Amino acid sequence: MTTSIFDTQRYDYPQNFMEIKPKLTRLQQAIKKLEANLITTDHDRHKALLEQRLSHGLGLKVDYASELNPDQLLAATTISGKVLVIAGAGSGKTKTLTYRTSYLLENGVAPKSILLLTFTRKAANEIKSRAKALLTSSLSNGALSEDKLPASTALNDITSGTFHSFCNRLLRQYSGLLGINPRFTILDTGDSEDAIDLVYKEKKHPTPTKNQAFPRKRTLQNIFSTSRNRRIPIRQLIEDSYPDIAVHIPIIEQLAIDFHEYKRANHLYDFDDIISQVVRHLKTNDTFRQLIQDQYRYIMVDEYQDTNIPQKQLIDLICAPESVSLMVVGDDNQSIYAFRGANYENILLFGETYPAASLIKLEQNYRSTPAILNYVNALSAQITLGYQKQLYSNAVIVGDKPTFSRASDEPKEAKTIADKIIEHKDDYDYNDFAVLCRTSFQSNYIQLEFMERGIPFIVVGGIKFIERRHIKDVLAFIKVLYNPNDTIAWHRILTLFRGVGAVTATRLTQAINSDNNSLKPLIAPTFTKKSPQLEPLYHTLTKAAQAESVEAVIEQVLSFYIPVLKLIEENWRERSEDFRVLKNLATEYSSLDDFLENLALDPPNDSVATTSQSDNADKDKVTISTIHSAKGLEWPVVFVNSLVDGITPHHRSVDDFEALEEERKLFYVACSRAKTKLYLMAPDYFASYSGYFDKPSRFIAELSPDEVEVKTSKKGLAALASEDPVWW
DNA sequence: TCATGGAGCTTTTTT
DNA sequence: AGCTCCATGA
Repeated sequence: MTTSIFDTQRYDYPQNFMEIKPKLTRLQQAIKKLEANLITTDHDRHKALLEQRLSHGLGLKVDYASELNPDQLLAATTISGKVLVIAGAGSGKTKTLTYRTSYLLENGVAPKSILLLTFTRKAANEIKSRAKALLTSSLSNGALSEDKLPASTALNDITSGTFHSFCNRLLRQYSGLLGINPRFTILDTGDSEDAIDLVYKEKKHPTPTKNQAFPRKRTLQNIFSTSRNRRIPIRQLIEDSYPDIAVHIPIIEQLAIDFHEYKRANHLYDFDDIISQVVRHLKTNDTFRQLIQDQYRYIMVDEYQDTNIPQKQLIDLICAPESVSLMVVGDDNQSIYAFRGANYENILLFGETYPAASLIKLEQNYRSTPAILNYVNALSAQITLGYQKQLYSNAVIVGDKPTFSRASDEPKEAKTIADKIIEHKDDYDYNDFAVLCRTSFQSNYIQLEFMERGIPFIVVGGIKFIERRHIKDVLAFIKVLYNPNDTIAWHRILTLFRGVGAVTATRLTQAINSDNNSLKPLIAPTFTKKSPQLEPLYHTLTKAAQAESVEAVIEQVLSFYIPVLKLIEENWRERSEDFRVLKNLATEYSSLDDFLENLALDPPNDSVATTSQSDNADKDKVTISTIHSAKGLEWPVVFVNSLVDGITPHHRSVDDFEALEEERKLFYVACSRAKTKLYLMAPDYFASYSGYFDKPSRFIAELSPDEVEVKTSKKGLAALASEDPVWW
């Protein structure tokens, strides 16, 4: 037992521990089982195996053995069977996947049979382009004859991307076999909400008012999505998590069915459909399943700890034949996305799903100093459930222990951070610093302080470009051109006009759809009298339909839309700036479906920052980010703020064992971002509508002072007062 | 169809 | 304290 920094008695343990204990036991058993299949290079058996692998092809262009550490090498060269790779923070996961891709190709694996699934397209592209660089540079070294395909061509034939983009491709490519319309449009979360609303309203509900209000569309969307992604029946989900609306369960259950049928009837797919429908087809369509299983023989999955149940099912269905090679890579310590359906059990139960699976661990860390790693390992040890792991570093310089300090309040905390940055400015650039916050609004004080102090910064997150109202509006025009059955887009367009509400919009949309999708109803007298804008809309759409390029379509739409925008938004001029960005994006695509698909499945990350001026502005900026958005990234100096119990861990998570564990992992992710310096900070108190918090985070309190240096620089009131200007 | 007042919510976010 | 969504009635 280690001595704690603070009095841990004050923290209540989640009460539901006993309830979920059976589940934890099962997970523990699965972990133990797979741990027994751990392969390491310490084993002579494996060493011999490795040598054999590398010697068999003296003709290999890439020198795997000298560029990878032993465990990475093991992972990169294990190309058959089912394998889980636990890749600790900073252990060179991307590098390993890159080399494995290259190794597969060098071993004559057909690129078309390789499938690489990731959570962002960026990750997939990085692996591919790095593998390409690897193969082409070795090629130019003249190491080998050109008997194989040029590396660049081979890599283009690898199927890679996010789960969604892969499934989207399958749905369109095999639409004939699956009996679906390939010209479907994708609903983003907001569109889904609108669709749910529409479906609900189109159906007359007998008793509109009970004592309990009917849930809002946002809640409904959430319920449907969670129910599907976590495979929890709606009734159970509502009873457990939304008990107040339990009276509405029958209506909501029916609504889920109606919503589903509505989407199918109108060729609309929401994000969940894209994956679930493919899973459904794989389960029910033997020909389809056979085709897919024959095609993809080498599957790699990144960030496996973040997969949800449908995603796991997708993988399992494709990988069902024993001969299919599967390598999933992830870190159970970094599963922080349960709130959006990720199921951390997937990675823990891998050994149960695939009894013959083996396990490889990457534990050598190339990121953090030993002092920081000690702390990170100590945090890891506090996580109840998971694969055993101990990160280590070969770095000689131990570095500074992380420090924990408190400031009187949030503005003071922000000030302290700014002071530290200025203090370190001689040794670091601004972009070497990051401030990581538990919630996004916590960055406000930091931003304010940085502005005052003239510290350049960039805030990660915020409303996405694609979600802005005027962008969604313009896209709606394009969507109806592509899929005239996109009732959601029609609705969006038509209700822009004064005089046209939900009722008229629905009628008009129905008229169009039943008139074989002709635009004629727009100029029918019944409707034109509702708004003078319908006729110009007709002409705009007719012309746009004939436009030659995506850009020209947008041009056409804008000539109509901007005057409309002028009527409804006072800052239309500002908003119009975004259209330049949109047009710019459009130039990259030659067809409407390409454009729409990419915008939906791979939306531009930066909000609007891609406009001219900020583009050239120097990029040397401090990053202010939520912890979630910082995953996968690293900085030399990291500040983690607001480490008050109630914020980290969040007060809404402390009563539930699994939620609390996830908070712990979140803190683990935050700390493991730091390379050389880690500053942990908390204000003396935090007050808001949700409560008053003043204890330091239990995650700090739990650890021994061996790993963290606690700064107790609390000043007396008098000392604080002396800092105030006298005239206050 | 639209304007308005009031209720309810306010952790994290990708596709 | 602020914002969004919704029901209400004109």
